[in-house]
Amino acid sequence: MQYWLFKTEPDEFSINDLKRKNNEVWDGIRNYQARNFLRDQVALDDLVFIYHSSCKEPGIVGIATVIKTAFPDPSQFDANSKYFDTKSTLENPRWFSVELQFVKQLRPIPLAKLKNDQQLASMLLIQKGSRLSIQPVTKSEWEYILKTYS
DNA sequence: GCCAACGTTGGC
DNA sequence: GCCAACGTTGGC
Repeated sequence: MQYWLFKTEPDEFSINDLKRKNNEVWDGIRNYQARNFLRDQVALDDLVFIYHSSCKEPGIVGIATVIKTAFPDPSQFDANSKYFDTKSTLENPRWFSVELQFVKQLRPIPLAKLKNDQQLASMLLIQKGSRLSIQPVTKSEWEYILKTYS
């Protein structure tokens, strides 16, 4: 069992959208490091913190689970999508998606609280300048955050 | 809206 | 392979 944190802008797709739809193809990831995690490491039944970024109160807002592992991100082939990529081909796709299923909503855990917590000082999310939109969370970080903040 | 910290592109 | 210029992320 592995743990992850996926960022999303709530104006684009929020935890409430995931709750309402139940399942969601996580598309539009256009960063190679994040792509590599999606393609190579995210596994069935892994658990994911859903994180709201670029919003009034950034933070962890819910939990999801992986119900489908890596497949080519459909949006890269869609000329009408803002994620369309002319350099991608069906034979050699550049970008990958996984599919998530809603598990639960959390009382929002603000980034400000996580940043102030010495126990989480080494968490990737807290590292200065870490813009990674798909990032691993350690088992101890996962358990500590849930125990302490939910 | 500002801007620091990245990431990507492309000329050389 | 270097690096300047440009684009993006994301907290504040």
